[in-house]
Amino acid sequence: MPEGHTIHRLAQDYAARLTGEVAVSSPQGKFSDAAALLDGSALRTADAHGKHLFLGFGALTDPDPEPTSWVHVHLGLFGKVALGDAPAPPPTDTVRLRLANATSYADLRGPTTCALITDAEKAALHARLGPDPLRPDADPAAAYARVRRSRTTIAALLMDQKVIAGVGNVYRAEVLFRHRIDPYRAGRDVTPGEWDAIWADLAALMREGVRNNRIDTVRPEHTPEAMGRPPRVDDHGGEVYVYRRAGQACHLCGGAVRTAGLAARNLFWCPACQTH
DNA sequence: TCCTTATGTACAA
DNA sequence: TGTACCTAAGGAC
Repeated sequence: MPEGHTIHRLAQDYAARLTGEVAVSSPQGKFSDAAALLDGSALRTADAHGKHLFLGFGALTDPDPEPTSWVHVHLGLFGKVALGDAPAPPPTDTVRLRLANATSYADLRGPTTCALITDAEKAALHARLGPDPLRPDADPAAAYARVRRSRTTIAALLMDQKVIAGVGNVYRAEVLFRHRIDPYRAGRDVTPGEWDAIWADLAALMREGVRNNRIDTVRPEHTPEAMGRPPRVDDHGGEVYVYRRAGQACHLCGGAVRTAGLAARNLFWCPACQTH
């Protein structure tokens, strides 16, 4: 379930459960060489920027808490991490990376990236990414500077990790609905006020996503209970307005939610509500 | 048991 | 724009 909130939550969970000496292995074998290097060293920190996760390692005996190398993880579309209490179950042959200590384990499966990198390589990745609403150092004006001079649709810009890091297909669809914005509007036609509202909303929604480990976007006054409709759970585990609800009735106007391909992904929106 | 789909990205043409 | 990559769940048979 990888949008930015998932990755920030993982960074918190890795740090809370696995800081200090760890056993590192790659049951699947694709990360064996690096795992052997890291085995028995210390996890120092876990950092997230957008959908990228960085696990910082140092020598167990090194008094300097700064990591000397990083494992760069990107879950891609299919990647997942299973975290749990020790003892770890027998590893299956799809586990790319297992970290384990006396109390916890974390199994990484199906990532698009799992690589050992240096500080310099990590810095280059940060430089390539746009501001992340979940990071305290994020500058929304830097994102807007790109949005305002682009003829590309706002729907595509929100998915561009160079523009804003961490937003994926769910948050993109939902934030545009919440602000009644036509997804096909050009970035250059988004006003500063609209961008400020979008950014603030994303920051709040994604923070809640980190806390609950799922995406919920429906305002309290629009929940099925509040609207006098039967309760409902979306099959991705959260409560949303339009994501993956093509053909179903819009919670607000009752009209049909639409879907269309946009940059190789499925866009969802309500044409009746999203007219701005 | 097979087919489709998925909250993503990179690279080729 | 299309394709490759990685995994797992759900639905159609």
